[in-house]
Amino acid sequence: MACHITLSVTSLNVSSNANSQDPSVSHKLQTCNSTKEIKKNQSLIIKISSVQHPRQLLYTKIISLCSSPIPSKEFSYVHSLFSQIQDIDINLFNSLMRCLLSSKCKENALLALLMHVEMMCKGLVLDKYTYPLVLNACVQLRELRHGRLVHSHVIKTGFALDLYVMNNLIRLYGVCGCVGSVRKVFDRSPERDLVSWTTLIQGYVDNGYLKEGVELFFEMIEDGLRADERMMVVVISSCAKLEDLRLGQKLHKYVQSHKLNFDVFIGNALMDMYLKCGETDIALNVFREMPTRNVISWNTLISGLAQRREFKQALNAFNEMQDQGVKPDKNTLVGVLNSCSNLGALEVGKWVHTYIDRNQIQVAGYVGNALVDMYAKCGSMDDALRVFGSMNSKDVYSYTSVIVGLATHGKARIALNFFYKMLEIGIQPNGVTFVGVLTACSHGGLIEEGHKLFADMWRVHKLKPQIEHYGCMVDLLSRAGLTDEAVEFVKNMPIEPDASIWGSVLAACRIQGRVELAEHVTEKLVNIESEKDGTYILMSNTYASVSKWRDALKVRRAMKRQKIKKVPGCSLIELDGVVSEFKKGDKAHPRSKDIYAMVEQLTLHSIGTETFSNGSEPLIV
DNA sequence: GAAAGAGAGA
Repeated sequence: MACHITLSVTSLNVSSNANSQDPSVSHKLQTCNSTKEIKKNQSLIIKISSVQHPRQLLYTKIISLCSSPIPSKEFSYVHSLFSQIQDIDINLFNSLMRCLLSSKCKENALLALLMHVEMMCKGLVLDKYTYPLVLNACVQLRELRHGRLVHSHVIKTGFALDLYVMNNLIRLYGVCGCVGSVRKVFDRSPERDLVSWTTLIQGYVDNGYLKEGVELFFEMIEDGLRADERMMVVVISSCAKLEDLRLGQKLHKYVQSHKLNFDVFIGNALMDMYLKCGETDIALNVFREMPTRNVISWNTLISGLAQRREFKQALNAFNEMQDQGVKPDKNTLVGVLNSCSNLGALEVGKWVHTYIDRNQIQVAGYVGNALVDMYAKCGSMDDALRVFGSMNSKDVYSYTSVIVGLATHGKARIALNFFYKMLEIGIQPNGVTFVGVLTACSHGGLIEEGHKLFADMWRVHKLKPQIEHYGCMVDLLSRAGLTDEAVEFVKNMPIEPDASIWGSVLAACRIQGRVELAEHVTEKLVNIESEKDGTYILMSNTYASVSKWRDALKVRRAMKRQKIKKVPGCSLIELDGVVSEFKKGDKAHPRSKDIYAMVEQLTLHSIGTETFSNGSEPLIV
């Protein structure tokens, strides 16, 4: 290697007669494990280079330092170390680039780009190995401008004929969101292999062109190419996002009929696809049949089950995961906490919190937000606020969870204070935040503030109110007894009111005993969803509330005639970490007799003590 | 030397 290294010696007092052959010198250098130590031994390095000690030792050292993330404060030091390497040849440059990029961290990738710029200035001629490396640095940094510059050099220097260079260019444009360029580079490549196709399809899929991506896959098959495991993972996961079961099964068959290796990637992707398509049982079969599983397999299963609202199954899967000694990671915990929130499983949630503390997992980001949400939904608002307060960085999710939690706990004013605080520190609310805010107004009877905030949604925050926000407003008016205003509001809505909107109005009619209006609303509701039990029940209850028993009975009979059954109400309760599910009239529990006796007592107690602001009885459907 | 899987709030 015809390279020479000189290091700045201006500020250092170097002894010129240093003994470079001293084995302790090279030993010391070998044992330096950080840039800090190297720096401490700078004089040592200089001693070596000044007497022409084999420079390979120093290169090796730099390489070993650069293949792990460089601490940001030592960035300029390492950079200066590089810029002092003179007469660098292309092979050395390539290996330095390779080790910088292998750490996959932004600082190192940036250093690689800086090196590239400096090498270009020095007039170093790049080879076919350098371009993929430089493009990889651009990919890691999403650096489109530099990438375009490299692209023009590629064309000028004739490397546009090289398969590897072109595949890296396709990837660059893909990660930078330039689908048009992805296609252009692919089409203009003189040679294409499976990697080109996979990168092309990935480029489409990553930018939301899922269907187009899958179509390209079939185009490739027709071209006579045979897909490999990596390609199949890309296509199966886009199929999962499309929630297209038929297509997913077709791809599953392709994997089987072409005898592709059923590896952990393929297994995870298939499982994810079946879960997203609602085929829980097939997903579980895939999971059971997987020859090897990793933590992502478990995460896919747990969060997939939670997304299908199979929360109990998700917690069971988590138990099994622990029985098998698989260590959960942050993503696992988010899925578990999400399931706890929906089940009201406070004890399991608390266990997860302890696990987080014991394993020194940072309560931040997804984990922190999931924890706040779990406590809020499980009724432990104090704990939710405590976790929220301990979080160093809060985002719209953290605030939304707290606002929604406080709103549903009837703490309207505090919820709104959190909302205003959030705006003050510059966090933009989203649609869900406004669901919380409007719910707070509705529960707190804050009619004027509710109207103002509803108007602010578009006026200030440029958020278009969705059907659920209109629902909140109808609820706000209905709860306040302003039934006519609620009907008027619904009539003026710019979007077609759905069943839940009319349902709110109907519930208000029932409380206010507005039979005629209720009949009118019921008609609307039956037109929207004729098989729904709720409409009939509410109408029947409205008649009952004004003692029109005969009419109430008529509605019930109409339900029977149309074979509409009331879906039994269902509640969940957690005791000692075990979640039990109760349906109305359910006698499956071994102590159901005792339970019903207690419910009776509680009901009597609550009717005796609770008063309702509008003087009506509680709504029992 | 290039291409792969999982994450929350009503």
